[in-house]
Amino acid sequence: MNASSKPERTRLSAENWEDAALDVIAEQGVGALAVEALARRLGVTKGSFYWHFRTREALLQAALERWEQYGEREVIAQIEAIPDPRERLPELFRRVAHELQPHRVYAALLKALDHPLVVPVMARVSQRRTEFLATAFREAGLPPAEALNRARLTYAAYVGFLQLNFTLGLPRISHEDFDAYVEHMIATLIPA
Amino acid sequence: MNASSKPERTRLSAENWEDAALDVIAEQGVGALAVEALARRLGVTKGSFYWHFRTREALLQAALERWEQYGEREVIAQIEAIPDPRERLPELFRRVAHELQPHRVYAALLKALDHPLVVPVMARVSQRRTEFLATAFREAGLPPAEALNRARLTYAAYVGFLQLNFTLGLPRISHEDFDAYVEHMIATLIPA
DNA sequence: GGCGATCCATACTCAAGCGTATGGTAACCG
DNA sequence: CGGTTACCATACGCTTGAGTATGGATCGCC
Repeated sequence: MNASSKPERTRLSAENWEDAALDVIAEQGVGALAVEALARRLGVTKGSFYWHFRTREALLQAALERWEQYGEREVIAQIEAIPDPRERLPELFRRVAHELQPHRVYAALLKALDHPLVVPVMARVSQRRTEFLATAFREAGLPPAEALNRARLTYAAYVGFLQLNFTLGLPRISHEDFDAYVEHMIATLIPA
Repeated sequence: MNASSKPERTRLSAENWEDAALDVIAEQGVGALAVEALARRLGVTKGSFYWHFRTREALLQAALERWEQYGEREVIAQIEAIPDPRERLPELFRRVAHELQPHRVYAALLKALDHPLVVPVMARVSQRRTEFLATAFREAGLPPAEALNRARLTYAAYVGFLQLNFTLGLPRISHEDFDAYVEHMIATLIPA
């Protein structure tokens, strides 16, 4: 079950390439996904790559599919496990706010929305998450139409925050200020 | 005062190139900004370009500066002209929501945050707009700390909305649904 | 109306990055 | 333990797009 770290002298599989691709995407964006650079990163050459994948696009496609599948599983499951529906949203907000790592790929993909391959993936993921939020808002007491709009608003705020404070390094908000911001979000977006 | 249309047989200036660059950015993104393509679009060749600009990056830089300067002027002025402070924010929301054109460059630049040149520009612009929002929220009656957080939240929602519904073409929300969404935003984000 | 400055065309060079061809080595299997 | 299969190295071709060199056309101005 370990084959995704750095310098393992073993031979590579397609999944290794996909994981490495996602790492590069998270660190330097989709544009920096080049096969020769990736090969160097993995300690091999292009010859290896073109055995596993027919083209560069094929790798990107596979990596995106991989990310889409193994992406949100945990968070959604954890939140749905919370018994009181009215506690789910605040908990979701706080949890998401303090896990930076999983958002890096998402943020990187937001900056790559010109690429035709990432658009449908992001569309599906965002759609699912928004719907998840909508049901959560309904369970929290909002009428359906309002719940959907609130979900859109909330998810847009999440996406925008990623762009402004994550990739763009806006005035590097302090830790306690950030916590205050999260609580402010909870107070304004979640019905009492 | 007219020199930015398509097929004017006159000779070109640096400003013409910058405007054309912004058009391309708005339509196809920063990545599609290539000098030979731009030259074709303007009916000339690279020879012309490299007389006006030292490099491709120089053009991008100049175009971004141009956009940053002549960008928001009008909106802010118009809003500040509204006498009743409590009417400014709803009016701002509705106005911004129905002017799609000016947001195209901004949306395109959001997708180009990997490029080192656009980051500082976007940082400055977003910073200024957020501060503008913050004072508006203060004038609307929110205490300073809360006003700042509400401004952050609001602007993040704006940015996220651009990404999700503009560049990404999410479930193509209908016109009346969109209006309902805007009103929901107003009701949720603006203090009564 | 000629002359320097401005603007543009043509024809190159050069580097990056994808993809291909082909031969080599290590694993696995009978 | 020989041979097939899976994986990788090396060396090449090809395209795209940036940047350069240089000469031609056109404008402004005296």
